Amino acid sequence: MKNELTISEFAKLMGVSVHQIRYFEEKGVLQPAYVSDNQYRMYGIDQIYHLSHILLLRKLGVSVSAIQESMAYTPGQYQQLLRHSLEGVEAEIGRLTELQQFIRQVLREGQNFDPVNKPYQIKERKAVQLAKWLELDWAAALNARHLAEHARNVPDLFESDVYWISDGTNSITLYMESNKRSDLTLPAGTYFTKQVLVENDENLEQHIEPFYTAISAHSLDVGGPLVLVEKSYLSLFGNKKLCYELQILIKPDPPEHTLIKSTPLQKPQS
DNA sequence: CTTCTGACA
DNA sequence: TGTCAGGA
Repeated sequence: MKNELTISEFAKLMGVSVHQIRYFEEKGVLQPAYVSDNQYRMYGIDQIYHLSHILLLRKLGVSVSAIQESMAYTPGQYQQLLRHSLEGVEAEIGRLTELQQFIRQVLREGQNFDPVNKPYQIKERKAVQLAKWLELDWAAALNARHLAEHARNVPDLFESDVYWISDGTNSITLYMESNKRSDLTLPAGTYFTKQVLVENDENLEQHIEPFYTAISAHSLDVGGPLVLVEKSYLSLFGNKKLCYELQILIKPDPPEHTLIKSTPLQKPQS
């Protein structure tokens, strides 16, 4: 029995696939100790150390081609290599942290979103800065063409709230939250809100009348524009419908504020 | 039965 | 990166 291993023995020992070992060879980072007369690659102790080295660098996020070049590196260049890999790891952590926050937000809002049992809620909201996104005719639904013409990145777009605000005319403007540009600021304050699920944009209008009916039923003194917030990411919670929140500012010091909070609010018609 | 090369998704 | 063919 030889002191060298066949490729499958070597792969099993090192915990990698046979394919990967051949791949490293093709990329010029790992040669077999020798090739036997039946064309089998054979691997010895040197290769074990060497592959460990390669695998370590891969863990640090160093690409195979960079490993190839690193074979001739000075200690200083290795430091540079590690600094670069550190940057990559930190960027990855940042990306994952954002993802974590997004998931938490969806979970939080998803638990709060219950249009069947508690469609109407009174919420304290902070001021929010909105950047104008596009303008639509009230009659025209949002279609793929609009998105193609105005969206830089649609997937990102629907991971955040989209604000539909009518300026009183027959057009409606879509805004996104922004900390850079501010075309419109929704003031902080107490908002009367209604959560709805709709099949499409057209069905949204059906919910607007009942919303105002509820407002007058509770003698709320509201002001400012009606704001429709589209939370398409909440569709993650099973339904194929669109999630919207209608909201309108309640003017400061509303009459019987406490009474409203403790009174069961109107259910939506089914 | 194992491996090799090459190709492909 | 896994998988498959076809040959040794």
